[in-house]
Amino acid sequence: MADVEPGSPGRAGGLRRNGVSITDVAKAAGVSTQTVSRVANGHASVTPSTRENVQRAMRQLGYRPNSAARALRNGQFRTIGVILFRPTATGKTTTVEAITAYAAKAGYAITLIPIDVPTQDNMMGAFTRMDELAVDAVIVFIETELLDTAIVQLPPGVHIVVVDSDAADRYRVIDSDQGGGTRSAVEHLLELGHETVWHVTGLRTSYASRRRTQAWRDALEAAGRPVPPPVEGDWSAASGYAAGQALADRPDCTAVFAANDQMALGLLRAFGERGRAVPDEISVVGFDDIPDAAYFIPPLTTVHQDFAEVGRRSAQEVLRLIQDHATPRLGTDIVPTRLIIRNSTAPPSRIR
Amino acid sequence: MADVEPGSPGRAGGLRRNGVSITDVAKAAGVSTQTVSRVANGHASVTPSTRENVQRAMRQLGYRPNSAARALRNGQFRTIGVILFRPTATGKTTTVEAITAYAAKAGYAITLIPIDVPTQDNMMGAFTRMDELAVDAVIVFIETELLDTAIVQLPPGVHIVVVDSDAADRYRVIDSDQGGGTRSAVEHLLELGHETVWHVTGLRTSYASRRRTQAWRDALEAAGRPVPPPVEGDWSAASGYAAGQALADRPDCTAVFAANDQMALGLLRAFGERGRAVPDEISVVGFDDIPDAAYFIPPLTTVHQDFAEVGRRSAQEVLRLIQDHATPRLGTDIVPTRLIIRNSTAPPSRIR
DNA sequence: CCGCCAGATGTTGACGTCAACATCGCCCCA
DNA sequence: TGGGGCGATGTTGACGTCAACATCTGGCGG
Repeated sequence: MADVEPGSPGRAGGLRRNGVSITDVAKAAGVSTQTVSRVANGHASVTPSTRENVQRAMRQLGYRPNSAARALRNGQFRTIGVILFRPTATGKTTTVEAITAYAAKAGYAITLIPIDVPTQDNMMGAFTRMDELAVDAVIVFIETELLDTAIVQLPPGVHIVVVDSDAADRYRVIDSDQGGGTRSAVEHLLELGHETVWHVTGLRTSYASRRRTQAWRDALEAAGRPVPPPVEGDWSAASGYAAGQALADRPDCTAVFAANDQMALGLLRAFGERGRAVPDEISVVGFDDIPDAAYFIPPLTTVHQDFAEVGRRSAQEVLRLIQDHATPRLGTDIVPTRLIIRNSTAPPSRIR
Repeated sequence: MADVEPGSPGRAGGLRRNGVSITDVAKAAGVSTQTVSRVANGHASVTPSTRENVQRAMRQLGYRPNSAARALRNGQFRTIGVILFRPTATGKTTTVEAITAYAAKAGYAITLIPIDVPTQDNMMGAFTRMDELAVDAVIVFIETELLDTAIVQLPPGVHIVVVDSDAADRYRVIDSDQGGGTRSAVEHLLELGHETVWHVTGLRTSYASRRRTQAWRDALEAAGRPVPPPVEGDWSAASGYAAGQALADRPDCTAVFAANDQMALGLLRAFGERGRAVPDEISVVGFDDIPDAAYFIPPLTTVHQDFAEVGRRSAQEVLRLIQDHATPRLGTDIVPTRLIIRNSTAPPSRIR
């Protein structure tokens, strides 16, 4: 059998990605490898003619620095790991994109580690893999309880920033203003004249969900209003639809705050089917402000989150940690949210 | 200031990610590095007691293999690069997640390279970075025209698989069955009794969009129906809404095929506002079958795409190329689509 | 004209891992 | 009881890069 393909130079098995190493360039240019290295890294003290010479050789041979060797030499990988759950909720994608874009500008790459089910085992696995992987820092989208035990797995040198969590006492956390956003939604409905506001929660295991539910309750209590039992959802439009079917039968329910826009969509359809007109008979507010929300029927009043800004700040923080070799500062960096008022909210009808 | 933290061993500057190397473990266990390597890699011919011994040392010291060194040694990075545009369209996220999950199972990581604007310059930049990065293969979500000139930048050893493109003559392409899906949508509407089907296109620069428009035209012509002028959209609900406002005024328009679900959402709202009842007066079909589509008002008839399957197959193909050291096979691997009939389509009303 | 200095270039070794080869010790059989 | 053989373990070197140090060259001042 043909052990060595003709024309495939280098080792058998074609292991080498690119046969051209610094040594080859050095040979071709008639200089030492060190000089080539200096040219490649833009160091001073190389004669223009030599530089020219080396660069020509590089171009001719198609030289690319080998990043593995570099990483080995420098102890840095110029890579940031991102751990997140699947299926990825609406905005996270945007956040991840922003992280990627920001990191790319600084010459860092992003490595994705998805976790299917947020069990501790899987978490540990993810961190272990992250660690085996070449990563200088990690950005985690994760639930706190799981974080705690898993985190010990991470080697000391790796920096961590957490998104969407309440682990601010131990890590640097970046998050949208869940509390403020929720409060503005509830207060908006109260100001319209609604007696109280019902609530469809997100997935119980989600921090963001719990945070929103908590803030909803707080806002109601602060206004001295009764707190109706929250209806449990799971972020999906289907669960919002189910919640809507339950809520539609209650004449005392005139305003609903859904923990995200998809569930609000489900509510809209359920109320529509039951003949409860939105917003005339019943008001609905969502959370997230997904692009489609403006085209729901009716256009959805919702809390806008700046997902991209969350990503940008996470990347920025992580880069700061890596580059300044800084100590992590704890606490939460809160990205503002704002209420976008569209047509799904109105004063309660007097008819009742 | 504290230049060196007490208790932070190793080099100044904290370069080492993790002070523990194979050598340290070897020393601690009183064996050679090679034995440690053998244990780490699960090789046979290590006495159980020795293995136990080494494993204990590993655990105690918190040893993690250094992937840079491994990559250098093996000439493989166990990483797959994914190049894609921002902002990411609906399903791509799902596809990328599937790729990541599949690759993870094989012990491969995913590195993301986003491109903001699909210019040739940016493309070249992405490939160059991809190349400097440690990547064994690349999966590209990209427009063909741009691909051609940029591709030369890639070093010979790196494998490529293309998603969502028509470059099947030069690369391995994985794609949803755009043509079949579109045809089934158009035929469904025709069978319901509509004279013809109008069309709202996606972004003109998108291959998927062009492919769908083409298939729509073909299906109409094959049935001997008149081909109305396509209305140009840009994938967004806003553009669908605008298109809907234009179409609502035409009494001869009784059926519309939108190139994606968001635009269909926009159509639904526009028609609703103009008092053109869907589906009684006018039928709407989308493409993608996003999770929300079932909760639109009315629930949307649409073409289901299996985004995850596309991802899985891409990853599978790329892994095959890497591991079997195989030659790329050209041609397109088509993932089936299927029409999901909900309530946004009905026979044309006789009233007219 | 000699020697010193500075700038350009070369040499060496180390980063961590692992394949290939070398060696060591023990068991088993003649 | 001695030798062959095999399994367990050790030693060496190389992957590509680059910092640190070594060396070499030429110019310039004394």
